[in-house]
Amino acid sequence: MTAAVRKPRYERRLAGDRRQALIDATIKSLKRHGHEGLSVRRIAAEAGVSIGLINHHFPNKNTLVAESYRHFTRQLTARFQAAVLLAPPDPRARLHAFFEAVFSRPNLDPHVLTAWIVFWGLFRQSPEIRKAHDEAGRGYGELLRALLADLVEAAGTPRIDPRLTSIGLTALLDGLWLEWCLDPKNFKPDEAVSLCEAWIEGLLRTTVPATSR
Amino acid sequence: MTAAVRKPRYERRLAGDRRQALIDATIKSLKRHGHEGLSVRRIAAEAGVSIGLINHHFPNKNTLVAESYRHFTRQLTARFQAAVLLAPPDPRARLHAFFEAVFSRPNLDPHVLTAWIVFWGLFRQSPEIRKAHDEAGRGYGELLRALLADLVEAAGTPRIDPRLTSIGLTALLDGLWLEWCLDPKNFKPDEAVSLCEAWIEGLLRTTVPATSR
DNA sequence: TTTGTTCCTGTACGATCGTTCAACAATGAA
DNA sequence: TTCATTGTTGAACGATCGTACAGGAACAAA
Repeated sequence: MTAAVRKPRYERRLAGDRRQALIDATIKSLKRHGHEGLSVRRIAAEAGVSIGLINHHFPNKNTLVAESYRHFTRQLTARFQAAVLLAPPDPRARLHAFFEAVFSRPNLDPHVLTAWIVFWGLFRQSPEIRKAHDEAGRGYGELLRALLADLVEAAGTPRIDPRLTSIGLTALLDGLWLEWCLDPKNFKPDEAVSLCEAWIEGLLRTTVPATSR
Repeated sequence: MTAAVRKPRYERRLAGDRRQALIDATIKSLKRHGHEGLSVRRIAAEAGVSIGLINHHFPNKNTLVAESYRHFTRQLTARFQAAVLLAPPDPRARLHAFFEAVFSRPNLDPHVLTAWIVFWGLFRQSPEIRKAHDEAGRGYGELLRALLADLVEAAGTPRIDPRLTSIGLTALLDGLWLEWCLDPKNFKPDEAVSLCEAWIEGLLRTTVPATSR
């Protein structure tokens, strides 16, 4: 007669749950170990499962990574959108909330850059990753363009080129974020927000026909 | 009696020349193949030598890569400095020349970003790479701060925070450069320069005590 | 209790990685 | 011409990679 209580050697899970757990483990592994974390053995260890399980739920590593990228970017933009929705309905306040969301946790984290760099490095050779990248850029860009459009409409400055404006603001945001992640002690998150606000100020002033000279 | 003319199986070179050739081949390989180009076999193939030669001239791969990084960044900042020196001695014109240099070949090239991404990915785990990175950032930052200082002095706008200003401009520059490299058909290099010029305009206007309100 | 489904494990395979090293050969000096 | 120097080659090593696959085990249904 064997023992009445036996600890099972592993716990079965629904395929969907396990897939998500593997995706989460992939992101964690990339954040923690960078490019070295991009290995089925590291990912499996992070998820607490065996090596073979990955290829049971995903046809190959590349697909897992691409889906992780998709999840990663969707989560970030969803957080930005949520921050905007929580802000007062004033265009300026909503844009400010967006800035705050970009320059605070969990987005403002060197480990997030570490993961981004891995994804950037992959997208040149994997069409699947490239597709996920385009999708992410579109979501982020549309959100930012909408915020800018509202602002411009409210301010009544008609002469703004929406395309170029959003390109500039995106660059400033990404550039500041990148700079901070590469060297967090260089400046404070608040200062990054201030710089973005100053850019907006300048934008609203510039497009009104110059007052002097 | 053997043939009078025999083609040598390989050509010997001075150690210094060969080292430089290997460094050049490393950069080429990273530009061309991204992270996959970071392999002694790829690099040796690119340089047209055998695998073993690398460890004859460098103690290990990491050292070769770190020195390549150093060479890569020095070359870029040297080009920026040269562009500035060639411009008329007017602060505004020199800054414009700097912008033009950033947003034109050979700096404005998706392959350059490909190489950068590999280096960024390495610097988290290699102190040698990190040192090269800091050195590069210092050179670039000092050049930009000097240009901004001259501009501010000439314009006579005393209230500018030089630290924060250079952080903002660096972010705008890097962000635009990154955006263009990730998707070159998104905007034209001229437009990037215009955005930077507009930022400078806004800067000079902002710091003068506000005229109205 | 038995059976079937499928989630899961872990070994194995071939490929490629960085590094080592003994042998080779190009070149200049003797 | 011979010799010594040293830049160069390429096979070999152990480690690690992604993937395949046969077998084991958890859980639900019968």
